[in-house]
Amino acid sequence: MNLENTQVQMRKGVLEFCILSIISRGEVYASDMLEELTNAKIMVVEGTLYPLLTRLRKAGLVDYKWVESIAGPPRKYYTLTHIGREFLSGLQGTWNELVSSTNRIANHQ
Amino acid sequence: MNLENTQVQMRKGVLEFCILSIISRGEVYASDMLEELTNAKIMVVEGTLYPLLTRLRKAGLVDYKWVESIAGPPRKYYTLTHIGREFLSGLQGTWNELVSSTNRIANHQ
DNA sequence: AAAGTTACCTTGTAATGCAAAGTAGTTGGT
DNA sequence: ACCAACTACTTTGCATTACAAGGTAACTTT
Repeated sequence: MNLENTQVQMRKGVLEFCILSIISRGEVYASDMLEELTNAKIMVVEGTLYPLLTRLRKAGLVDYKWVESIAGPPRKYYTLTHIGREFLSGLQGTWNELVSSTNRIANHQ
Repeated sequence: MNLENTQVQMRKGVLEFCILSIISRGEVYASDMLEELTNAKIMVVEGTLYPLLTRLRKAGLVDYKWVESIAGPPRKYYTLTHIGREFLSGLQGTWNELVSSTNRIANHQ
């Protein structure tokens, strides 16, 4: 049990929230998301992201369309569905509560 | 994939941090922790807490001693070890960074 | 046409949260 | 003295899922 493993653990729970947030701002494909998450120091790898996107699609929270690229293979561009938008709104609340609860415990004297 | 499951997911990552924080404030036993976490709206059940405490002990982050109860069976009272204290301090940093990274993504316009 | 790049997908493993059932010490009513 | 209720800790089995590693395919460059 080292610090790095626990850091990974902590990030797990909010990944879904971050990805839905990114998709909510406009059409993106997987590499866009990877870049933004990496910039925000929330590490994710392909092996995590692709299965998660598949789960989100199966749950009806996101949808995608194939788009030809100017250079390279075609890309899957994702968008939020109506359900996805409602779900994200609920997650925002959950996140805010979690932060407040955790800080209450961590800073309690 | 419902909201409740995702809420559970989110909490997972910070559980270790919360539990170490609680133990850092003084000797407590499992039911004390369950009560405090429940009050803070971070739901945990026995089946999660006990194995986690065992992992923390095996990792040398916490220690415990048996204490006879005035009423009921004896209790395991936990304390942080030196290593546990250092680990908690690192986790505090990880948590702060995660909150800031996530909010940056979630509130980015 | 061969090598490189970009993009998406899959498989196998390990970790772990949780429900549910189990063990054991203590108390209180009859 | 017994037995039900309570408290506390433990264990088992299942489902989920992050990740490393390897794979497929389209397109570009040399």
